[in-house]
Amino acid sequence: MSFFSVLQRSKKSKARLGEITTSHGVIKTPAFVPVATKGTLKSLTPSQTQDIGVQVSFVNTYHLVTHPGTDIIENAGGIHEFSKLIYPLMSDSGGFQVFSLARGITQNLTQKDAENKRIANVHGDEQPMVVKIDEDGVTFRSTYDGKVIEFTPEKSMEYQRQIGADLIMAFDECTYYPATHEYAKKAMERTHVWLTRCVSQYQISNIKYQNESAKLKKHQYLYGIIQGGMFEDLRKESAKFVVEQDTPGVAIGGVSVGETKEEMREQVEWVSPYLPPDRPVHLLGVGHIDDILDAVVHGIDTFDCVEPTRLARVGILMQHVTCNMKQIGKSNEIDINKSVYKNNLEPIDELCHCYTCHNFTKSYLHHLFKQRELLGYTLATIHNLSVMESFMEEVRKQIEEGTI
RNA sequence: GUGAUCGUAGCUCAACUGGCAGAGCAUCGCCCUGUGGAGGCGAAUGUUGCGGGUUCAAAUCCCGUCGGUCACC
Repeated sequence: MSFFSVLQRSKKSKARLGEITTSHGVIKTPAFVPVATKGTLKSLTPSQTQDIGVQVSFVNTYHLVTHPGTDIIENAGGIHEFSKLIYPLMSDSGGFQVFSLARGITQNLTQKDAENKRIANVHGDEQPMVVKIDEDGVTFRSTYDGKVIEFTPEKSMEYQRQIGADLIMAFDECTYYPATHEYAKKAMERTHVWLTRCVSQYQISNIKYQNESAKLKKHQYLYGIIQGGMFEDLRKESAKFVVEQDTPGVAIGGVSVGETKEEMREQVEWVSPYLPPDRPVHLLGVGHIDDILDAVVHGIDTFDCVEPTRLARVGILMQHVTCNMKQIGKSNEIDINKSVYKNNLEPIDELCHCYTCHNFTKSYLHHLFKQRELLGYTLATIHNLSVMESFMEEVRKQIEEGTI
């Protein structure tokens, strides 16, 4: 059985219906990939994720290296066994975190600035102390225990092998925004060199662990990542190079890093003609439904994004959406924290069939959020992911029916 | 009953020797795209218990009064 098979191609666009087959199950594409950074889809039990219909999740190498450590995960039998997320998983390379967390340095206006900005400018609780960034990779100090952690293409591949996700990402440099053409070119070239090193390491690992992989059903599929920043010439050059490396999958990175929606979509459009017709294509970090729909048309198969789960945890609840672009927009979200819902006994979404909408009212969700009760986060996450899953289901249906 | 003490935004409390009445939370609005149960930006909110007095100027000092708390009868 092949890794990726296209079941149907649209006559109207580059949209396609496909299946990604891994040893942990089949992913029907186009598919949304909710993010389970630290080996957990925040607030949900694995069985809840499966009840929702989640087909695949995204775990994060940077976070798992920091804690609990990839040795721990490998000893536990890999991330599927460790987390009991027993469906297909995808892992990030750590590239995005290393560069997004170390923004102050990669922007690198002057050497003195870089010296002064050793503490990364980052939201959240992880602020790694970046020690060194060069052509070989990135070294930083974990804020968890002070341990020095090194990310190189080879190390990233090895970390990801230990984690054991089904789909893995090449180690790349996510170009910051706004970057100059000069810097974007440099970052792209570095990403390309790193990709060839990832491919070599990937091949070595596949041979070295061939028997074990077969026994433990651990075969991994590598995705090369297209970069190039905001520049058409670089994006196209990167797309050609990455596709030529013949990795099992191809991903588009460095988008949705601060540019406008239009600019983000343009970057996808530029590389669309160069994307491989017979290999899965992943768009990193994109998850607004209108953006997904736009990208599907340009031949993208999978999307990871924190949006639905993160919004759920701040009380932004999505409303049922259709593939009609005119119906997609901000009006499709409600903020359950608002007091207008205090006494509203309707479900969050009349059209939604999820556990939350089937059982609870806006009033109750409002109460849970105002009181910061844990169940609120769970119910909201169940709902938002359900909306995403039913949206993706409709996307697949419409491709099948030839309307996309 | 006597004495002490307190009374400031919806809540908890700041405000030096009398000198533009503030903060946190809550409220309202906005933001979040390879994770951030967070954070950020913005707005609204006052008869400083009440009534007098002193003063150029009172949340602040004085008198009275109402209410709370504590101690002692």
